[in-house]
Amino acid sequence: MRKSKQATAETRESIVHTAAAEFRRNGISETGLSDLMATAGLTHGGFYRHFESKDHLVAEACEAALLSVLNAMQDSVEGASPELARKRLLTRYLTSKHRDNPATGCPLAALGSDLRRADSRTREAASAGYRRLVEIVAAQLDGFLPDEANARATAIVSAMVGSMILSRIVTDSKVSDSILRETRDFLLQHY
Amino acid sequence: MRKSKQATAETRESIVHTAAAEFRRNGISETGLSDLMATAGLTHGGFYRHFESKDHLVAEACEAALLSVLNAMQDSVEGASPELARKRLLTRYLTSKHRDNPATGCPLAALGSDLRRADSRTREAASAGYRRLVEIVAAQLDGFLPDEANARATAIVSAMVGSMILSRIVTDSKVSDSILRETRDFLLQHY
DNA sequence: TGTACATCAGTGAACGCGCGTTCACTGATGTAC
DNA sequence: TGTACATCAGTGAACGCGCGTTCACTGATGTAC
Repeated sequence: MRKSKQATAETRESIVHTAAAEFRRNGISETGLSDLMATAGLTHGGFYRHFESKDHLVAEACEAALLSVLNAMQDSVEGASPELARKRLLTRYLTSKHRDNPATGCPLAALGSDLRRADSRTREAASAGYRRLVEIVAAQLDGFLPDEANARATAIVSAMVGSMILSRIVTDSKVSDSILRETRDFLLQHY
Repeated sequence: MRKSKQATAETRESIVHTAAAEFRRNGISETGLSDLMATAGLTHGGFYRHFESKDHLVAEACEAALLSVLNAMQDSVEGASPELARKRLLTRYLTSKHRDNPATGCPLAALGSDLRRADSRTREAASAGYRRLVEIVAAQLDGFLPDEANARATAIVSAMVGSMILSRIVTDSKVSDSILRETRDFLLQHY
């Protein structure tokens, strides 16, 4: 049942995208390769034709997830005034829609504490993604020296990621909503 | 080998405290009961004399971890002026010492994304701990209406927890240090 | 362009392993008289 | 207070299960002539 080169590449990509979603949805160690491959419409045995190990897939899936989320953020501010861009970044990130859909949202928030324990390639990918996120946020600041903008952006990103994680932990939906709302309002004032 | 009531209670407490540390250090699903019991100086078979299931221990361990960290925070601001109290909260939480010792640090930061997927009793414990953390932070704000103080505290806690999680993910120690520093400086200005 | 053979994507069974959990057993503690 | 018995904390072997990984096999694709 050999597949054409193109079909093979498509299969590989589909595994990476499925993993990017499932890892964010259920956590990395909570997602089994069998389930993952089934979700991608395959049987588990074929996994090792595409990846050396689960860890290799984890790294690629994180890279892919970060890339798609960061590209979408960058696109959303493209051509907007700094003020509008800041507003857009905050109001798109800090929403209940984002909170309720970790599978397609920010991997730093979805996998936060898992990433600390991930292997080095995954952590490198996460680190690079984090730095790019700070850059995107910093680029919308005007009237600051580069270092100042970077410092401010660092704190803003911390609050964005932190509030998303906390809003997902909390059991009371009103409290959860208020975490996003208050953090957004606070950052809108001080961004 | 029956133990006295007091010895039994001490064993139970030692399991909870060991779990509180190991879960924060390694993650919940990454910590096996066998290893855990061995760390507590016991064999795994005795576990079910003390707990109905791993999930029950998880909930108790989270409660214990939150209690000890929140009590320490409250103690640290006891009797201090609001300004000094704010400074103390931020400078104690946002340190490399805290970052490098997740086993004894804030469970919300250590277990962040794990908690979202934990069972309901654990999430309730985490939620209660979160609310208490916000209260502690809000209590140091003067010159604000209660709702305003709560809103501000919400955003500040998001930034505190978020920066701790991010500082632990990032591979470059300079970047990691700067996350804590910039967030602390930003919050010192706007707390 | 057509034929013969090598390659390899995907299947599904099987591997060893560690997990959470159960259990028969031991012997010190707690209890009833 | 002393004795006889029931309780139960802790041990260590065993349970079924799902994990990541391996492998023999199939048959369509790619390649060499």
